[in-house]
Amino acid sequence: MPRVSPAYLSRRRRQIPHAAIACFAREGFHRATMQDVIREARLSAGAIYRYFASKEAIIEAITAERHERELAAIAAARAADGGAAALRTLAREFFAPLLRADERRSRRVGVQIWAEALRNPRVLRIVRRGVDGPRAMLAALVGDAQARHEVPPRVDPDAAARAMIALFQGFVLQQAWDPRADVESYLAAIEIALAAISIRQRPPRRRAR
Amino acid sequence: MPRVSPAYLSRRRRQIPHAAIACFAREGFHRATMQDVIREARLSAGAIYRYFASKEAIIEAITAERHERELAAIAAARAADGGAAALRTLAREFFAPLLRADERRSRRVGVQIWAEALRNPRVLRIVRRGVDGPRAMLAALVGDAQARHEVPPRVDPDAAARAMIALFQGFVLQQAWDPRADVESYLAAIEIALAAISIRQRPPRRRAR
Amino acid sequence: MPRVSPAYLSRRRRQIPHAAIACFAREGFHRATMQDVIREARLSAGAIYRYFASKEAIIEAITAERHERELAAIAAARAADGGAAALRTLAREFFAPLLRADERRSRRVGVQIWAEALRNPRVLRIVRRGVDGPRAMLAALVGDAQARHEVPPRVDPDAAARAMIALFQGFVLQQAWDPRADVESYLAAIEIALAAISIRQRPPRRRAR
Amino acid sequence: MPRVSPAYLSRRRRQIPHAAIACFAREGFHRATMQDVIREARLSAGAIYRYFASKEAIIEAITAERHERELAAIAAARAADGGAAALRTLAREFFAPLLRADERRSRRVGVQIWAEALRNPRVLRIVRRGVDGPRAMLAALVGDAQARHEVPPRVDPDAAARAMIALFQGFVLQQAWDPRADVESYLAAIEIALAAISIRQRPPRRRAR
DNA sequence: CATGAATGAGTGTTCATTCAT
DNA sequence: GATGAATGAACACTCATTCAT
Repeated sequence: MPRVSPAYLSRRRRQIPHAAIACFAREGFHRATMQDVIREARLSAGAIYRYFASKEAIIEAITAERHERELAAIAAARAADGGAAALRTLAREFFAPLLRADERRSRRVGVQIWAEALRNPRVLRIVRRGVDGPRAMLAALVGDAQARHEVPPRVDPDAAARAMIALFQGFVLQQAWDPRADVESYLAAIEIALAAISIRQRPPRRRAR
Repeated sequence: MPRVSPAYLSRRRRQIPHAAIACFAREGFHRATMQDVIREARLSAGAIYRYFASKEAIIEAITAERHERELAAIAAARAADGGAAALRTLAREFFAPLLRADERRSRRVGVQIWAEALRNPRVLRIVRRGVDGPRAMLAALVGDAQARHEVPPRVDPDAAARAMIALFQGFVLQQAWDPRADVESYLAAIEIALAAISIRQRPPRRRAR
Repeated sequence: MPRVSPAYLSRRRRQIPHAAIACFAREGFHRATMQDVIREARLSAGAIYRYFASKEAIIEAITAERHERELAAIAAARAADGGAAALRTLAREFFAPLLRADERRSRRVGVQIWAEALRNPRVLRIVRRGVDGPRAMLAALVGDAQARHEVPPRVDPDAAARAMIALFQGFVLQQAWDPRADVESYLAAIEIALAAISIRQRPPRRRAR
Repeated sequence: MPRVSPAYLSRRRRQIPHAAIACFAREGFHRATMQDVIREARLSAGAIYRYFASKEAIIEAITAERHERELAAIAAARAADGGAAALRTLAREFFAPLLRADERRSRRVGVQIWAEALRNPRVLRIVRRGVDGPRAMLAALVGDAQARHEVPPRVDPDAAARAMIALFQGFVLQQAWDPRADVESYLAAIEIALAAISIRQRPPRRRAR
């Protein structure tokens, strides 16, 4: 079956992480066997190793792919809106997909990757790259917002960026444990808080007093 | 007619999770073997099974113990302060220990337990109990704070409680990946945000005068 | 089944190489599976790994043990006889066991180890130690024999030692391929050659008379 | 109507053992994969199987080719010189190439084939043919030499032939393990021994006394 | 009671060979 | 004819747990 098109190969390659996510979400990364993934991907044992060198390499690919998409989303939001508006856009962009079952499934795997990063230096590097980049961008956005008096000036932008990421990570975690965790009200609370903080920042009014 | 005193037994029983935390933090829950734990606890293979029925049972004990302490801390804070003051107290009580290496090590195991909960129903139950109780208490505190106009009234108390927990969980995660994550500035940012929100809530009171 | 006697353990440990030799002689080192060895040793998969860390470790143990015995035999012969007499003794001591089937079986494994040494640095080191020591001793014996005019003086003792070892190794090889290779006539030929060389060295003494 | 010339095909066919020798010398017969050989020969997986039915078939071809050349060399020496002179010629013809790196590499593969013969009946047959033919010829040469009183009459010619082959095989082995094994001094020692044996054989003169 | 040797099912991965394209 | 993707049986080794001593 050689001489296949590059398109065929790349489709094949992409279907493996997809199948793996299904297995890992269902069984957990350590409990899921390569046989499970192989079966799910409708491949043979040998075939899967043409595309990924190891079970870990599949995890790494899943991780890297997710982080790339996230970074792109943040960069786009910064380019489009900037400041607190971009933060609101991003909040919606990150939380809205959690309403979909497939995204929740994928995030369940993400939680396992978070733990895996603690023991696997390669995964750790990917996870850190995937968090450090967005954090720097968010910090820059917070800086912008501070310049516009949308965020209290004394807040450390990096700490604020960490907090925003934490608000997302923590919710992902809680939703993974309990699907009833409500995205809407959580997002609403965050937006109210953001608004409260932003409104508070009206130096013109203060100066006007 | 026990050959050993019950006190000896219960000390022994407590030592095991302690040794296990060291191993799990170092190697990861799945990579660490029972042999590692047995060696760390200076026990024999047979002996450890007198205290815990399985590797999972040790994880469950570690999880349960942690959650008991957390719940107690929250209950105490509520009883002592109440309202936004209690929230500030709790923030400090939860974050301050992260300055200690042993707490960070213990939290690394916690991260793994979060992932483990996704696959292990018994662990899930413990983790959920450990999160649901505190969340309800925090929600009650938020309710109190709203009554005192310390928190915007439109915020869903439960969502706010989730957000507070998320702020902690997310930081634990980020610190586990990168020990340089700074507790002080993170806590400061949260406090500034809390203050900003609270201050914002004064106008009604003023108008009420 | 713990708390067993050290004697029991060392018996256990010795029976594994013994079983492995049977398997490796029958199937070849690479074809024989650990399951074969395990079955032959009447052990379980796990048990064998308590005694040897890997399949290679078993090979290494077999190799080392053989070389120890050989070195001891050469040292003993040198101490007892010295000179050409020791060489004759050693020839008989090394060739005579080849009349026994179990020794031939063991030597078949030896041939495989010779090849294995080419790819496995650990085995190479053991094989070289096992050849270099004896070679040095044989060279010393040849030097003694030259001092006694039993061997032509111009011969390089080290080369002569290599030749003696080669005469043995080559025969082992040929007998492994063809069990009809006759030990007696081969040994007789070597002894005639040794005698011819030794007698040739007498003329000086005769002339001295 | 072949698309490619037979000459092209036979060149191709000869290239494969050449590439295989490089791989087997480097990695060992069992460690080297067909992929390695395929890459070294700059062929495709499918193509190589047009020339050789299996990995073993390549080994067999390598073995057979080597033995043909050896047999031809011995036959030529017998025709040219005969007696002890032919033995000396052959010694030089077999040992001299060992000064070249490529020959040593090829002999490393030879050592592995010796081991492989113990488990692979087809390889065994080739190896035995490759040793039995030369041995018979060498035995004949020894017989000639005995007739000329160049070798002690009581020596079994077949055993002497085995010994000569052993002297070569053993050296190949020792040089494979330790490239510092010196060809010159080894060959010199053999020649001194041969000379000592030959000179000793002057019964006519003794009888003349 | 404590010990630790033993168990054995189960794991990720390899690789000679085939055959659809 | 040539290609190289696919196959899948086979492998060495691990480790939570047990239970004879």
